[in-house]
Amino acid sequence: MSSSIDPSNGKKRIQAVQTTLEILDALRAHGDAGVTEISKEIGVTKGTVYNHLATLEENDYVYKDANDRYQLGLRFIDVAHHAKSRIPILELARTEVDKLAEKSGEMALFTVEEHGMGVCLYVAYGEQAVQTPLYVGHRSELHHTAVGKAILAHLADERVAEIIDNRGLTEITEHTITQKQALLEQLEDVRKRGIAFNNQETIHGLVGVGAPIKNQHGEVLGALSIIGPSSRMDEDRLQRELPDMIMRSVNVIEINSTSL
Amino acid sequence: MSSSIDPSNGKKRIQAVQTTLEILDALRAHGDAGVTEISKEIGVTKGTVYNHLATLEENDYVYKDANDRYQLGLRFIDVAHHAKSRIPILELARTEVDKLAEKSGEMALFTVEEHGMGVCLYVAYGEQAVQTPLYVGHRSELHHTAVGKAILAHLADERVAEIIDNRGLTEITEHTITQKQALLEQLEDVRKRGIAFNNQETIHGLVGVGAPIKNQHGEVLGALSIIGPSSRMDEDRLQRELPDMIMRSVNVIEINSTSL
DNA sequence: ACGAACGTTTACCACACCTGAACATTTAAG
DNA sequence: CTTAAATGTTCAGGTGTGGTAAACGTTCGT
Repeated sequence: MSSSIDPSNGKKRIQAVQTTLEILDALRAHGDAGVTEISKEIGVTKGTVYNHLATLEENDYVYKDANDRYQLGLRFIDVAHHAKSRIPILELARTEVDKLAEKSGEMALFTVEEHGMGVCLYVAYGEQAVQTPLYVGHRSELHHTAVGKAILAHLADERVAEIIDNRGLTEITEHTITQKQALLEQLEDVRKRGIAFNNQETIHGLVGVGAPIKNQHGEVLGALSIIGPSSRMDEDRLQRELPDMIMRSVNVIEINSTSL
Repeated sequence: MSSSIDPSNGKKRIQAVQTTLEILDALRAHGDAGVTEISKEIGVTKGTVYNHLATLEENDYVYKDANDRYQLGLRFIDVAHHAKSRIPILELARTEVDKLAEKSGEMALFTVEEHGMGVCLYVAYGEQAVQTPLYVGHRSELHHTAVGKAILAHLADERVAEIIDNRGLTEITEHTITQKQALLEQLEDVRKRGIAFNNQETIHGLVGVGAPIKNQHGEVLGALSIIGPSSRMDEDRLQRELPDMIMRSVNVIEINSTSL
């Protein structure tokens, strides 16, 4: 049974590492967990899980608390910082997102793409911003967000096709676009207008406006977006006011980033 | 040679995981790196490094950029967020650190201990704050910082001994305390005063004032600190004004955290 | 156009990792 | 307090697997 049909469509990789990553994922999902718990969840023996956790703990990637429960180690915060520092426009984006949040009173954010997912790298809350499950580091599929569509619209066609094929078009709410053709048509609109919308496709009652940030070669570096409740978003605000604000911020970032 | 004398003083753990973690560490240190580069650095063959990186990349923990250079993946930011969310007093500490930075005009920070290291979880910059190599996620030994000594002073004696033995007392500047006895005496002072100082022990010309945050059982949850150039720190400010400010913030956090 | 460097792939074998089971230690119940 | 059930931890052993070494392909710089 070893090689008959490889279940994962990718190549076979190092199993021990795969297991460790699954354990970390289980810790992330549960907050904290015990050996037996994880062992059952990912289908390996207790002994194996124990050895992995011991290895990870010795390297400060997991932490065993007072109740002998395992948790993610704070070393991840260090690693995350170094991962973040690869994004040169992040500093610029921060100040602009702050401005957007303040001016609009809503929630504003900066997102980049990696491996076909959107990764939120900064969030700012305006005076009347709604609470969402968003956080710095949050990863989401691209097809159901404003930032996501802003990014997708400016990737190469084959990249877009590849991403859709790999990640699928999961239905999040009843408004989520789940048909490839419909999505591609929307992306065409986004290209024409330079602005992408999210009409309750992620969370019921929440709408978003987003625009891509590009470098001098036209490649997307990320996207900015403002998110708020549909009740506060009349036609003029959604179609003119907020897009204008975002486009101005995008311009600032694009101009200042040419020197980087 | 398998079992004669175990070179690492710990137990032998899963090698593949160890290798992967070393690769990640190399990526962290270099920002980006190639297969051959890493292979030389950690002393394994190119093929091995390649397989590890491929496994990590498939799981979004590393990212291969346009120039075929490997970098840390943004997924670490997601994991880091979940690791952070285990610290219940973080939110409270944030608002207090912000206040401290604003009032003092200097740099203020919140740090917790894990595995005998101090992990900086929040930094705020006052009007005239100096630039330091500190960042959220930064890990440092405890013996040469104000927060570190504040924490050490309120850990069990055997924990302190264990930490000193494991991590040593590395000399960072000429003012760093490198003698166990001298450190223990200082910790005694810290316990008496409730305040810890850093007199250019980390960076030449930089001093710090810190105090521990404890829960109702007297266990340390973390520490607050203000850091600034010694030129701006006269005797009164260092011994009275800043300690008072910090103690007030500590009180606020301790009181509000009893309900958690 | 050439060579040197790189990333990638392959084949093979020792041995490290998983499994299964026993042990130790804690928690819960009666 | 006794017992039982659950947990974390340790151990021995065989087998699948990850490491090595070397060849391949491709991308650089010159």
